[in-house]
Amino acid sequence: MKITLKDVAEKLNISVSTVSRVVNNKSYVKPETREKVKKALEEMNYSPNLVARSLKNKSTKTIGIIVPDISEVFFTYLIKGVDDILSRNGYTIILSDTGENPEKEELYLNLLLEKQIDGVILATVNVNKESKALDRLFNNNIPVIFVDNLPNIKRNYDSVIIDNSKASYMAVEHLINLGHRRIGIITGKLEETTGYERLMGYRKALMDNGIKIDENLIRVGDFKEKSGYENMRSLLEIEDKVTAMYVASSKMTYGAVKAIRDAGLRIPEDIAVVGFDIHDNSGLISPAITTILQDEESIGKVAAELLLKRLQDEGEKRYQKIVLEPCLEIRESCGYKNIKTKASK
Amino acid sequence: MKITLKDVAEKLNISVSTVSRVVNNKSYVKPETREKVKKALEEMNYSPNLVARSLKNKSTKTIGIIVPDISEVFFTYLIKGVDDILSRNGYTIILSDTGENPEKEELYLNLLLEKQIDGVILATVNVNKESKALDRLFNNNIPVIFVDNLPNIKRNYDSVIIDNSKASYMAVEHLINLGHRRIGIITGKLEETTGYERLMGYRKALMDNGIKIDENLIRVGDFKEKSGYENMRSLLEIEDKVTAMYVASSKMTYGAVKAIRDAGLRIPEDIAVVGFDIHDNSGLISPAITTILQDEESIGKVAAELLLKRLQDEGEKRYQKIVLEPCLEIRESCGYKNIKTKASK
DNA sequence: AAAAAATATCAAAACGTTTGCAATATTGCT
DNA sequence: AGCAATATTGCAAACGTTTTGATATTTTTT
Repeated sequence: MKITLKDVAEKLNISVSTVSRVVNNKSYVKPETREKVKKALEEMNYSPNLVARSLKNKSTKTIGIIVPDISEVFFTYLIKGVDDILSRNGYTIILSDTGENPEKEELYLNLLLEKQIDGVILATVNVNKESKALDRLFNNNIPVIFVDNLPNIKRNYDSVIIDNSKASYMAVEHLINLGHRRIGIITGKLEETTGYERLMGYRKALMDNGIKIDENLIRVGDFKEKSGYENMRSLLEIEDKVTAMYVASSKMTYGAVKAIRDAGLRIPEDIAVVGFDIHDNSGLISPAITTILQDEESIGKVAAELLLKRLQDEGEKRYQKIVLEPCLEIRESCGYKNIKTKASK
Repeated sequence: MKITLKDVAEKLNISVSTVSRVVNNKSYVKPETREKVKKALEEMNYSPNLVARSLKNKSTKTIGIIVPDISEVFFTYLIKGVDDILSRNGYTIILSDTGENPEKEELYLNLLLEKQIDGVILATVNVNKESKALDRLFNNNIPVIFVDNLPNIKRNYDSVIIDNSKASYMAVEHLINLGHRRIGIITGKLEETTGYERLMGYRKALMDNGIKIDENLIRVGDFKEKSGYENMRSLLEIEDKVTAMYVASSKMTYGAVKAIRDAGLRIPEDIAVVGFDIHDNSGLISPAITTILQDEESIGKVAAELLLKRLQDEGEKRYQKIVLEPCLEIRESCGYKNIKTKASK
């Protein structure tokens, strides 16, 4: 059976509070009793009941992390970063996978609240709808850190993202520098900040370089591979063909590359490609795809650190939006090789 | 502030227990009071404190899952499967990443115990050392389900794995059927069942087919890419070279493929390759690597279901070892194309 | 109309901690 | 020795639930 403070207290014929105090290294307790108790604790194999402690302390030392799909590399690295920081600070993480379902997200937020988590890191899929669950969290003063995607809500909030506009800017500028003028883009849903901002960066890069924007070269996908394939295929039907593509998500990039190949065109000779979030852990994709990278693990770490800060000084009410730098990793799909540039601050 | 049962009880001038009963739909309560209470609950925005409930009920409806590295595809899919089953059964999962560190694993097991989790799904890295933490879990009757890797301990336990020996057998037999006789293997650490069993299957396949085993063609790596590369390179130095390779982990496969390419050899023309766990979500690796696949998500689901079963009838003391079938997916790296076979029961 | 049975409610204990306050023990000082 | 200061311990309340046993109310049966 499970040993409790009471058990060891009785065994030693002392009070529970004293035992508790040695467990927590708190307050005064005579050195010899402390030793005696420690020994008994050890012998009886005492292990504290953290749920009881949580009830008393009103802190579970647990945070919730909600992601749309844990099997996406982006989120696994993100979680890795979060876990790294939080676990070393004595926190435990509860993981929830919403399967990109806003109702599930709502459900889990409520569940986490009921579980009395101390905070939440949230990669939301619920960008527009106002969320009752979210309101509840805010009302209960549970810090929430948004990552990846920003919701469209009235109140202020903390968030950690990358500069999506700049990411696109870097990608497109790279293509321009290589001499391309007809550059197409496949971005993601415009309701999501990621999709929208990435398109904005594309526009800006072209404008800044005096290239007229051809709306016909702009396609909006849904981040999935299929939409990458199909949008690319339709782009290839334009007579005045693109010479370069910027595709704003990994899966869409895979789709686009396949469409290009299926059309019998070569990369980079016929069309140069810059992708997004292409982590090729096999290192076997050829040509290696030049890509915008975000340091997902850092995003996770920074989010975790921000959360920790919020947990420390509850008073702080100024919300932060932390924007990390993306990075353009030049690989082979634009005709260059082995040059790696990184955005500077 | 947080609303408690007491708050709504006082508001309605009734007892806490009645309110509790309507919250839990338990026992008798007069229809009209029930309605009255429900309304108040709703209005006051009551949300139960699950930690208090857990303390009373001695069940947290939470399970822990411990993996060596959450950023490995294998584990992300595994977790996905576990999460799917458990979340739909009202359980919440606490995720811990040990970073392949046995001490951390020990630490987390203890932490989970203290957090009063109801059960654990464990992909251990601690195959040999006897674990005090593990003993504690067993002593406290917390069900533990092992996945992927089996520990070398005295007591019986539940586990869900694939038939690693059969996996190798299928891989090697495939190569033999294609006419290969000099087939090399790079397996993983032999202390781990995965490494050991996979080697055994290789041996058996050769023996069953009357091919003499050349110990010189057997290499033992550590599952990492580098060991794949180096072992492959050393294999290529043998004068009577292999015509086919079987590499028993994804990363080692990537390494081996690179070594083969770096040596100026072609796949599959010069050397055929069967890999392991090669999930190419880009679909862009060429030639696509023929591979043994395990259905990680199913492993997760089956493990979760087994755990649920254990949680239901605590009495059950017969431990189970559930062995799932691997599958050989024939892609391009052995010279065949688009033929897919699946192991039958 | 009284007794028995069923229904509805409540008070209090319990889950395993932590902690403020009070009580007691020890020490140092004069 | 006497007192104040300090160190050590214990008691009891609290955290928010669930649940048992008791009591109160209503309904049914005779």
